[in-house]
Amino acid sequence: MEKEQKDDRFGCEDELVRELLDDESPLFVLQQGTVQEKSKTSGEDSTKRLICAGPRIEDIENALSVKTWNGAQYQVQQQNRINSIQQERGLTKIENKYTLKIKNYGNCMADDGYKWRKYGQKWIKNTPNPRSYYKCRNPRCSAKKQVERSKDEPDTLIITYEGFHLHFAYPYLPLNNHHQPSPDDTISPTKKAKQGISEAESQVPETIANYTNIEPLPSSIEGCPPEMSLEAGFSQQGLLEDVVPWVIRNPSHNNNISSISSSSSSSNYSRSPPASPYSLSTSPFYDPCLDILSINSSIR
DNA sequence: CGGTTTTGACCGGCGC
DNA sequence: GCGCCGGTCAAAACCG
Repeated sequence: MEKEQKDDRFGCEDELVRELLDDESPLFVLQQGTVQEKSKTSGEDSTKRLICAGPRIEDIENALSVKTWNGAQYQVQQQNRINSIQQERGLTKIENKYTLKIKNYGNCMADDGYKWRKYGQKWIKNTPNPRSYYKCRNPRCSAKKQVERSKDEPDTLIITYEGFHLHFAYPYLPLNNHHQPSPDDTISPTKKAKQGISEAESQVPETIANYTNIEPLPSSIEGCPPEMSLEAGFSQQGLLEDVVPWVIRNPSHNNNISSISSSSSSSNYSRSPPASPYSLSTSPFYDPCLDILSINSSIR
């Protein structure tokens, strides 16, 4: 608890953060705890704080189930996208952790705009390579990942994801359950932001249906040969955005990621949903592959 | 100079 | 109870 208190990144005033801090958000569980906030306000709610519980994995999995919109309501079909991806991509789930094994095709990296902060690296016993630990920089996102090189196949990276990108999850959660899509709704500024998200959601069914046809977006992976980008794109960043078709996140092929990912703002994690997932190989950001590669090469 | 990474210390869980 | 091990912290180093 005290450690979290140090985490006063909540003070960020970024628009997204405000949204994320929206008490009305159905995506978060509000809890109260004791926090000796730097007593700005005399008493009052200064002892309250928000604790991000985030969406539950099952919620997201449900949300990721294939849905079709028949004009009146969503019909959830049996097929689960995660399951499919698991089969197709070797994604495995163990106790709420997803492990993805991916072939490393050189140094080509993709940065989907999600920002990871490396917070540790350990040499794991009996493994020749170190394991790197990353956290999502979104202050209310609990997503973490571990990246290490396979002991058996040096070509293969093993990425374990724990937790989800809540901001990514936005469009996939049933925000509209109590608010059927109706374009002419008048909404508050706060909700407006959410509507943008809802728009993304409205595209989910279609894109989900096409998920097997996922192809890398050439515009977003420049510098990477396509076959390479797919792998890299799939593997390097947060789980869900790996799992989900980029199209969802890039409905109008807007290429404004570079502005997002290269922004030097202190809160430049991606938006919800990310406008465009991959900002390319040249990204100066976290690159677990390179990370490990460089480590390896420097050591061996 | 601010933000990010590195890296050794620290801590808690677990098995012996 | 103790030691090992993996995960996290946090100060220092590094970098643009």
